[in-house]
This record gives sequence, C-alpha cells and structure tokens, in this order.
Amino acid sequence: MVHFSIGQIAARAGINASAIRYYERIGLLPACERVSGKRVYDESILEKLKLIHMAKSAGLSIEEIQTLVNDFPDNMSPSTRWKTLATRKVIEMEQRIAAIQAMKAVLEKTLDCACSSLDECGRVLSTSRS
Amino acid sequence: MVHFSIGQIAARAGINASAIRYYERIGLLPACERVSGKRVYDESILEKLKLIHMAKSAGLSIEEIQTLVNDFPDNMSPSTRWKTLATRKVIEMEQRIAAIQAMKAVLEKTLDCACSSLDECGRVLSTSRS
DNA sequence: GTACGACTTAAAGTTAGGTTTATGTCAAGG
DNA sequence: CCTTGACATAAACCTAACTTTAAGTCGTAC
Repeated sequence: MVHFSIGQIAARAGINASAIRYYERIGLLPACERVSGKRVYDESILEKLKLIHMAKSAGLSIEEIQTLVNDFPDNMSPSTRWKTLATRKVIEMEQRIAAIQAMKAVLEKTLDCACSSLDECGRVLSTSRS
Repeated sequence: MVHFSIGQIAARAGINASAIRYYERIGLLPACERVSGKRVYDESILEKLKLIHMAKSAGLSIEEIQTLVNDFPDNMSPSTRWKTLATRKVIEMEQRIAAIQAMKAVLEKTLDCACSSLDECGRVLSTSRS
C-alpha cells in the first residue's frame, strides 16, 4: 500500500496540513502511523477528509461530526445510538433547508418588486396590510 | 403608538437585551428613541428582529445581513446593488441546500444499512466497490 | 430617603475552528 | 559537513457573534 506525507494529503484534499493535525489532536481523526516521528497516511484518509468536508458544508459542527463518525462509548448498543443521532440530524437538516428556503423566498420576493432594500420591503414578512 | 422597553422587546422577540444593544452598536439596528437615557421601541422593531432571526437561521452572517438590510452608500443605484447582492445570496442558498441534502442522503443511507457508524460505512462516499 | 429592579456604558471574557509562530528534528542534495 | 525543506510540537493568536462584568443612573415603592 502506498504511503503519503501530511503535505501530500493536505494538497490532495485541498485543506491545510495544520487543520489535519488539529483534527487528529481533537480526536476527529485517529492517530496515524509514524515513521521517525512523521505522520504517514494511506489513501483511505482522503475518504475521511471528504466526509468531514461534506459534513462541515452541511453545517454540522466538529463536535457533531465527532459523535457521528467515532465510536460510541456509552451503554446503548452502538447501532441504536448511531441511529438515534443520525435520525435527529436528518430532521435538523430538513429544518435547516426549510429556513434557507424561507429566506430565499423573502429575497426573491424583494427581487420581484421595486424595493431597493429588504428594510424598505419589510412587509414581506408580516401582516401584509397592502 | 405604544412603546416598549428593551427588556419587553427582548422577551417578546425571545432574544437577549444585550444582543439588541449589540445589533444597534454595530449598526444592524438603527439608533432608537431615548427617554431619559433609556431605549424606547415600538412594535415595528419586532419585524426587524424577526427578519434578522430568519436571515441568521438561513446561515447569513451579521455582515451579510447588514449589507442586505441597510442603505447602500456607493455609486451604484441602490436597487441595482441590492439585486446583485440578493441574487448572489439566492444562489449561495441553493448551494447550501444541495450540500445539506447530500449529507442528509449519506446519513439516510447508513440508516438503511447495518453499519453502526459513519466511519464503518465509509463506502457511502466513494467508489462503491462493493 | 433609601432600597429595588431595570436600565445605561465600556471593556473584558467566551466559544468554535482553525492558523500562525517559535523552536527543534531529520533526511537528502551539493 | 552544511544547508534546505518538510516535518514535529506547544502555545499564542485570530474572527464572529455575543455575553458577562463592573460601575453608575433612574423611577418607584416602601
């Protein structure tokens, strides 16, 4: 299996090496193999970084990603706990999407009228007493 | 017209009075009337706070909200500038929604299988070489 | 007239999620 | 050998968006 330095992985993942070290430090990534003190990775780290990136762009916090990605230490069955968390996250994401769509609708509404600012077009929100 | 103290507005809007002062300080809310030093609001502030809340839950930063809500000081026509900004925001929101839906799909996929963690189910992301 | 609660300000503190800096180690090339 | 470049660590720094704190001002109730 081919091995890569942190610099090479950082370049391929398009993220900063210091961010990778940071993720390892906080336990988001597992400690990796070392050769004379230096981190050595194989390709599989790229999938993890891709997942982290995706979760981050979906608005999950590092802490949430940790909980979803890592092992489950408590007394529930891992898979039950996982499903509970993931189900809750899916619901949150639906709410998040709804919030964005609502704001998007507000913006589009003002784009459709002669207003020059949201403030001027404040009626879009409330009691539209024409 | 009926008037309210900052405490009453904070309670009705469900936000901290110190956040309202903060918004005023950074110019997100206009300076309001004072009676013997104390801020006095009428109902209309609630609409503005509602808009701010909505924009925030849609993921806009305070700075972005400022730009969208306030006057436009530069040399473009206000309404042109507004439309440029709002159009860009609408596109960003579509991208944000797509990112959340992608992550939601990943979560739902693992919920549909026997995996006990996202990490274990890493294949959901990449080359699904079964 | 004084205690109280709600208000005021400026300034310092907080959290997340990194980045930057200072200092040091190491393998390879010239 | 010695310089270079990529790596290592710990600790300091950074930004956003507030919150908290410290110290003071009001009006009202007792």
